[in-house]
Amino acid sequence: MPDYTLEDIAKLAGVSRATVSRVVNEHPNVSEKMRLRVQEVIQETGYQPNLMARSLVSQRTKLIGLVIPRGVHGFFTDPYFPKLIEGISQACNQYGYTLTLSLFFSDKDERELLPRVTQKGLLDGIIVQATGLGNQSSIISQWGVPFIFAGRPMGISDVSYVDVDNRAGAYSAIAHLAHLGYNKIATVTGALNTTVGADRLEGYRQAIQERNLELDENLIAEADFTEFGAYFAAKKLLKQSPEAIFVASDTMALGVIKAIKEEGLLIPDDIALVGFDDLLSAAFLGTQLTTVRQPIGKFGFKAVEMLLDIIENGPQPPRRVIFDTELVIRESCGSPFPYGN
Amino acid sequence: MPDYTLEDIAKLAGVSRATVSRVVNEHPNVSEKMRLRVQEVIQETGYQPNLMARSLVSQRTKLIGLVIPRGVHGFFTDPYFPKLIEGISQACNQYGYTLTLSLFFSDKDERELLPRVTQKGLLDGIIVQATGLGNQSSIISQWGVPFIFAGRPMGISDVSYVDVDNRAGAYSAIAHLAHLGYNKIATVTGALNTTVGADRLEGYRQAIQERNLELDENLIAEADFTEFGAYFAAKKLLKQSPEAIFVASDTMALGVIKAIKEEGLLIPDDIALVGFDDLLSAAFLGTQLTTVRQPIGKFGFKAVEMLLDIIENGPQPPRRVIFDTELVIRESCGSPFPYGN
DNA sequence: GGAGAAATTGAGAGCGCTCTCAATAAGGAT
DNA sequence: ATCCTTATTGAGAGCGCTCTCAATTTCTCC
Repeated sequence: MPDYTLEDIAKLAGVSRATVSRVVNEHPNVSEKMRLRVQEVIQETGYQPNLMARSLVSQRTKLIGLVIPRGVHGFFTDPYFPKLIEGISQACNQYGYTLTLSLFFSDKDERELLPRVTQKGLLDGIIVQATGLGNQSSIISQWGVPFIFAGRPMGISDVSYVDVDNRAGAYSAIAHLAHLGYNKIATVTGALNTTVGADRLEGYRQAIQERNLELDENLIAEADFTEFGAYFAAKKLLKQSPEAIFVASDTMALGVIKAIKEEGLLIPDDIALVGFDDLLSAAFLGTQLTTVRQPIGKFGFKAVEMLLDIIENGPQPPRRVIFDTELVIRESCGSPFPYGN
Repeated sequence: MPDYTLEDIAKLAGVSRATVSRVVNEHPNVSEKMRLRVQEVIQETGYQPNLMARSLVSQRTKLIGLVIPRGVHGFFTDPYFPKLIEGISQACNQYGYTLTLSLFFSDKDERELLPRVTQKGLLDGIIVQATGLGNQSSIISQWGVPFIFAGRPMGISDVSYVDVDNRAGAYSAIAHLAHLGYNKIATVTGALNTTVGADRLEGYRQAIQERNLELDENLIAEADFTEFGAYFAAKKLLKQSPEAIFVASDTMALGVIKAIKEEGLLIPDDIALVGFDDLLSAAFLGTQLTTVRQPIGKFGFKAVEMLLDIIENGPQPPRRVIFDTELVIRESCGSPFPYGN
């Protein structure tokens, strides 16, 4: 199939380039007769407009990017990201945008490749996965493209982002455990140089304090969102004989469960457990894990919508959209029944 | 920061547009003096070439796409895809291409959105995830863009693809089980309308036959690559009291393990187990699973390289690249020791 | 039927860049 | 110093499209 241009179609239909353009772009002021004639030629030839040419003049590519900076842990292991991409993709599909995905594995990658993606002209907008690394702020101001963060970025203000209410989510987990009568509640945190990790710990702390429960720094073990890290953190924690453990991610709960089993303890009989994410199936976990569910798909979808808002309506004051979490009560916390509040 | 064009830079440096273009594109025939003068201006202004304009004339966007058609199962749950994307991304980064990701969730998505992606002008090339749906062949011939399949597509010949030697991988698993003395070896298959599922079953069959083991159709239970499907398949299978089960994916092994546990059987004492993928950690599985490892990252990387070959050197006769698998022997098969061959 | 308003169409500029080709500058050989 | 070869530079066309604006056609109404 040869490649036709607008010009060719115009010639074949015996009209001007402008008229063909109008038909293609569904402009109102075209007579029915012309429209049909042109459409017929387009049909016959299989003409498809050249997107680059179109982008050049319209200054829009209908391309938005998802950027995963170096130092984002677990892209290849955490089910979080596929879910995020799912939500983002759905929104892109719905609004007629195409998604680009930039994964940076090293400092070098980022230095050399980021400019291509952040320069004006390629992408209409960018969703950046937030990281603990705050050094982006200096660069970001030079981006020629609207952007928005997925997750609250650390050390940067005045940017738009979507996030999940991690603090409240953690709080609700602890509140539930407290409600069930546990007093000595430990936590395995995520990496504390990320807002996610820090926020979830803060929710823990706040709930513990408000309820006058035992707040002992020895009941807090920092891990790094990995199964292994959590395993070792839990090993340490178990020496304190906590009654319950709040683990800041389900993936980490895997490691904690392993540690608990090795001690010969039973969940929830000997020790209660609450996770965060609700991304892993029960079979994965081997336990009906009570966990804090976050609406990651919606989250990604919303990120796209906010970005498109900026793209289509121009710069906006920074906006934050925070999604609520939901405590999903299963067996591992020792109570199959949800309770009020 | 205002936006500068080539023209602006030329004016500021007191040279012609062509000279600036040469400097930017590192053409050889530019005098040192001019080069330095222009580079200085570029530095000062922060000029970045407009990619669309460049693409319009060069007919290259440096964009390649990964297309996941509707009907590809488990994109959001199977760790296979993140690994694939990892390999693809690394290759893209290395070769200076940007990746687009198109996920189609429905027939409608595909009908409306695929043309955008397959039309000439947007992407330089496409990697298509192979599916069981053969109906693509009719469309594919109309694509204006070079493409290659990830995985062997069903019902299409004359296309290039990368794949893993699924047949041989399954064969090696059965061979090992046979070597260990198991005679009654069952299998939980993947979806048999996919080449992956079918090939692995074929490897199973071939190994069983060559060794004159019990080939009983009741020892073959079709599942669909999901944990649940495998769980039910295993339930059925266990009634036949097999000595060993080859499960066509690790994700499915989860379901099988669950079924086995429910029967009160021990792995590998009562029943041996071999999986396929080597993507799940031991903690996930609760068992040190013997499995067939496939080099998915390399696979994705190679797919990009083959695609770039076509993009840069023009159309080529269909090529297939098949990667070998590796049997990773752990505890679940009842032998911690690898054996020769 | 004709003036004026409204709808439709086409000419042409321009988006920012690459690349060919001719013009100019520099270098070598006699 | 002069002529020829080679390296460097600039002018200008053109990639395929959109969009403004003026020209043309069609419609209304008296």
